[in-house]
Amino acid sequence: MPRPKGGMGLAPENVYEFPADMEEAQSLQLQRKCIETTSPLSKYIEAEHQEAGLFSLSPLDASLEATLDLQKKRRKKCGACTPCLRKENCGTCANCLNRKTGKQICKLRKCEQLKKSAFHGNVHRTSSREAQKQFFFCLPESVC
DNA sequence: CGTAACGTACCC
DNA sequence: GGGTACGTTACG
Ligand SMILES: [Zn+2]
Ligand SMILES: [Zn+2]
Repeated sequence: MPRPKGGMGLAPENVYEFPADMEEAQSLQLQRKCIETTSPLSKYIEAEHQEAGLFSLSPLDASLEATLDLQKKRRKKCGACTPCLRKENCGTCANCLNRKTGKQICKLRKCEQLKKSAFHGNVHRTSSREAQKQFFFCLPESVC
């Protein structure tokens, strides 16, 4: 079993022992150096979001904090999955056709790790926008 | 500086 | 929920 990590029902694709392309290897070794990169804009936006009314309010914030910590940094392609090993774009998928506006990698090249999620299933951050809306609309009950 | 791509918001 | 658009980030 060349695959220590595995998986909850992962696609049994033809994942042979990849000799780790030089590009991938070098990229991995290089990225090892840089760790915490300064994010001026990120910091600014973070403050804005907090001002919007996203302060700690419940024990849920604990998990949320952890999620945010990892979700903050932009992840990179693992470079080991089949899509990552793809060399050229298909040129026929929606992402390829809308790359001008969509700015997304070819669907056939999208890394499996990035496809899934930042983590193994955390709080539904999908309602981040709705949560804020509800937060403001659900206040009167307690205040008034 | 230019490009590729990730993350998220927005549309249905 | 899925697809698309945009802003932003990472790298050559
Ligand atoms: Zn494609
Ligand atoms: Zn990958």
